[in-house]
Amino acid sequence: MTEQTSHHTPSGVDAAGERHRYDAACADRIERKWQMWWSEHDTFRTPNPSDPGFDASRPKYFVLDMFPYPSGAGLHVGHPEGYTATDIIGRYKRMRGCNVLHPMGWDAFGLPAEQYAIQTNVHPATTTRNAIETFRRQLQRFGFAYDWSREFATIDPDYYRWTQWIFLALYNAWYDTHNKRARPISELTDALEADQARIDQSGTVLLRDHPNFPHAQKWSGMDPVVQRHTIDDQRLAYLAEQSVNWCPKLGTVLANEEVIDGKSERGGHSVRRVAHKQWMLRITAYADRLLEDLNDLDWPTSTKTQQREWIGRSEGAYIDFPAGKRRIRVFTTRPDTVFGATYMVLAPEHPLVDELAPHAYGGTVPPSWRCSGFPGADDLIARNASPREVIDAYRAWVAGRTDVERQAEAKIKSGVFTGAYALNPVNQQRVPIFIADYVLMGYGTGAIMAVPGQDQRDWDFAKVFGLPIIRTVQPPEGFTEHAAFTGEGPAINSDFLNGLNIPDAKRRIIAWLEEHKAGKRAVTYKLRDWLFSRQRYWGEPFPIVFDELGNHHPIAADKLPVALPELDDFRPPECETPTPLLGKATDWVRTTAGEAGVDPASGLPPEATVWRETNTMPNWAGSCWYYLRYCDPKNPDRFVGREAERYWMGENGVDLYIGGNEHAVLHLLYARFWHKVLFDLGHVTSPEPFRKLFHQGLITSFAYQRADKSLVAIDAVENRGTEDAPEWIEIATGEPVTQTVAKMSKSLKNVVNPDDIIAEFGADTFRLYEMYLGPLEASKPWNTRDTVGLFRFLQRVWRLVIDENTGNIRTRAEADPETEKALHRTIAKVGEDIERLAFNTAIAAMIEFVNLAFKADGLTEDQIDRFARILSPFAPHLAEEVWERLGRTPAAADQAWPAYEASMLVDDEVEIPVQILGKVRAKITVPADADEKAVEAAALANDRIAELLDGKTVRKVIVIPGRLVNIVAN
RNA sequence: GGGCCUGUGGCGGAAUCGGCAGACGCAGCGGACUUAAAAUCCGCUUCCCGGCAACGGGAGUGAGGGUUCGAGUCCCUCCGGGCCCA
Repeated sequence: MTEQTSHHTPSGVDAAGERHRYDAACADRIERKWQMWWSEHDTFRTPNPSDPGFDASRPKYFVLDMFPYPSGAGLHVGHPEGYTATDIIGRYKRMRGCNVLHPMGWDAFGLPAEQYAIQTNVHPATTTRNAIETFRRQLQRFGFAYDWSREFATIDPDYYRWTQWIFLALYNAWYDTHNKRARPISELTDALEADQARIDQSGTVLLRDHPNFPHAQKWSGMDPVVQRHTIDDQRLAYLAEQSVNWCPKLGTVLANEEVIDGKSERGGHSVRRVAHKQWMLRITAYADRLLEDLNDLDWPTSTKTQQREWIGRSEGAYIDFPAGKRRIRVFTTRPDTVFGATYMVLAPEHPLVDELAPHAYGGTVPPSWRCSGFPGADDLIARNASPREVIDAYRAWVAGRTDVERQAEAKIKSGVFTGAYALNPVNQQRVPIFIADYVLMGYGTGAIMAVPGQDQRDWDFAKVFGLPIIRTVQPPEGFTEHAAFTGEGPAINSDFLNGLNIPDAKRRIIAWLEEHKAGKRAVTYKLRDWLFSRQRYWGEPFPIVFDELGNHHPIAADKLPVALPELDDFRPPECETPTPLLGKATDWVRTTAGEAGVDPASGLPPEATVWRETNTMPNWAGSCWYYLRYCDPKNPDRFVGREAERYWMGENGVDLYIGGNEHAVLHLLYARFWHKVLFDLGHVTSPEPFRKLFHQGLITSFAYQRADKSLVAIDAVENRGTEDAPEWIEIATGEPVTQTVAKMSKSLKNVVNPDDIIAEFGADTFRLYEMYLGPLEASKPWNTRDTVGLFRFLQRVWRLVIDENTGNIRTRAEADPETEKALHRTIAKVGEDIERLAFNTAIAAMIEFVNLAFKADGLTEDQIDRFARILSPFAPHLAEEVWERLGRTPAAADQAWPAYEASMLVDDEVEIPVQILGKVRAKITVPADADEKAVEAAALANDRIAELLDGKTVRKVIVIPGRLVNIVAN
């Protein structure tokens, strides 16, 4: 778009003709003017219940965007998509009379900021603050109706003070499995001291009426050191040795998804598994509640499904298979098939393998059992290698394979016979024990009973190794002889289970196993406890110190925050074992209990030397509870004031939460977990944080694809055809390429910067374009060419109501009846569409209305008034300007949503199609309230219909009043 | 390999409960205005056949089948694309 300043004016045309046009400069002027006005008048400042100006008669509406992580690169077009949607909803709900909470803040600790700081050698505090400034400036330019007075960042000491406080709440709590809720740990110690509860060796808390209570040791008889460890093992935040992915080069542990083929995703450095003492959060205690409470949430089903799968609840049984002096415990979801367990498979890493494997094969071992499916297997058989040799060779091969490979290539069965046998506890049959890489140590017990008759992978394995197959569920007539049968049917070959259906057989066998102490009913979860320690600098310090004996002590709540120490050298050390960066702050690490703020009542004297915890919390910590702080961001006494929390979070929590589905599992699961802990401890009033969740789709961009499906940057391609029949050619090679859609990326040169679009058309056009692109939830390609359409729409709105010569409002005195009717319909349609987040069709309806009003030559003052209101959530700046020029008192944003009359939505007469055998043959106009008989008569009376029916027999006439008539005739 | 989503003109998309497929925007074409261009305004624009035209006929929502008076929408099979998990 060119500069709109007119350089030479044609004679006879007044230069003023362009002075009051809605062009880029005008949009810019208007938008800045109203952004300033809103800010100066605190238009979007939302009072809390106890604040002046609070109106308790209005319902509340909490609309939340997912917490942005400000990066140095600034916003891309994906960010404002969800933000515009929440902005429209928030503005609309205000107009519908709600107290709207619509806040914004910054998720600012974390690895990306730290990596960027290391690259540029600028302190992360500086780079992060700069990134926040950039983000805020960009967001404000969109005219979003945020209450900026509630803004905060996770790196603010006033904020992370409470993140640490919540960590201590978890630290000072245990999970009461009997009452299914978290409780203060002091209640547990009180109960133990009063001998109302005991803790058995497995760490289970037993109440007095529990049958095993008398067998557990009495608390008062325990050694104080044992007591301490026993209590520590009950905490929701506890220390544990964990095997972690340590990357020496990056100086940090990495999450599983950050490790690819044994190398770090970033940089390709080698990663090794090492044991390290880590803080863990006991999210597994909440597995069932996290699962059950999903049912009542208004969330996308795909997200619920992902969370359910992540939690991975399996109901079944543990079954113990005696093997020599040991017992091999397996978990199975199909205990009913145990009579068909003809062999066992252990993970190659299973600790019992070494103990069980004999030095030589006993008796006759079929050669096919020995080993198969890996390099060198045939050779080992040929030279009659011992079980130990074969196992070692197989383990060496497996060690070089990733879990993904082990699962993905599941069709090629590899494994070896250990030479050992176990006994099937239900029939005392001897079953050979194999090791195979399709069984993973980290899953279940690392061992399975193999039932080839009912499990396809076991079937495939049995076929390769020549193992017996016994069906224990009767397949239906005609079922193939060559596959496992996983369906429902009566039990067979299963002794006392025969004839039972699967659920009954399961119940029966579990009862039998428990009775014979050969197993027990069990529920397992895929969900693991949450590893909560990081070794990097840029995160919340733990409010924990260690004494000389290595015992941990919490910092007293009133001594928080534990401030992140200044560190000039924030580069991670390259070292062999996990070494937290904060260890470098030696003066800070070593201190006294009194200095650190340990409560003297804890028994540690103030002068005692202590060492601070040097790990930091992961990035997720700050985003786990930020929505709560928004309710009361400045509260100095509590993480959120009780009244504010009760009002804004109510029973349902956040009313609408919009963000990308990349957070479907981790963030949303972690936040739900923290929220439930806070709920159990009485700190919040709702059991779930986010009542309604919605994912905006990805905004993609066009790119080009070669015949081999590789992508080509947009500037490496030209169109040698026409617009209608494009022929895309890669310039460098002259080869044809096809247009496709891809994620925006620097390498494809298809990244769109919102600042550029705003400079060319203004923020109102940008907002409209992104919302008009398609359904909010759909992935949609950005096409800059199309933005002009929405700009033209706003120009048309402007010309419709503003005299471009004078800049004054342009009205007509008498309302055109058709226009008035259309306005009522538009008001109704736009309101309904906003409610269902269908902004694209709402905008289409407004475009239609404006086009119609143009033809009818303008609007009355009252019509402009109403139209400006419905436009204002979408294009708030233009709406304010029109509102003001109309002589109304600002702000349009404060006005009520206009009403419509239901009578205006129905026509007296409707034109409906008449079909013969489903094909439209004519149209008739009938009164809207005509009954079926009258409509049928009108249809049959139509000349053309009569002509077409001539010589045919009318079999049936279907009349849908107001919709259509379909005549069945032949 | 499993799960979820998705496929409609040259492009983005609309059709909300099984009832006129293609709203609205872009691009394109024609016209008005203009010395000219831009901007603006008016009109056309799914494809094929017939007609000077108004209009008429046929096909059509990834492919094939089914249910129904009627299917973009529901069911089955297949193919393509995307996301997530493994």
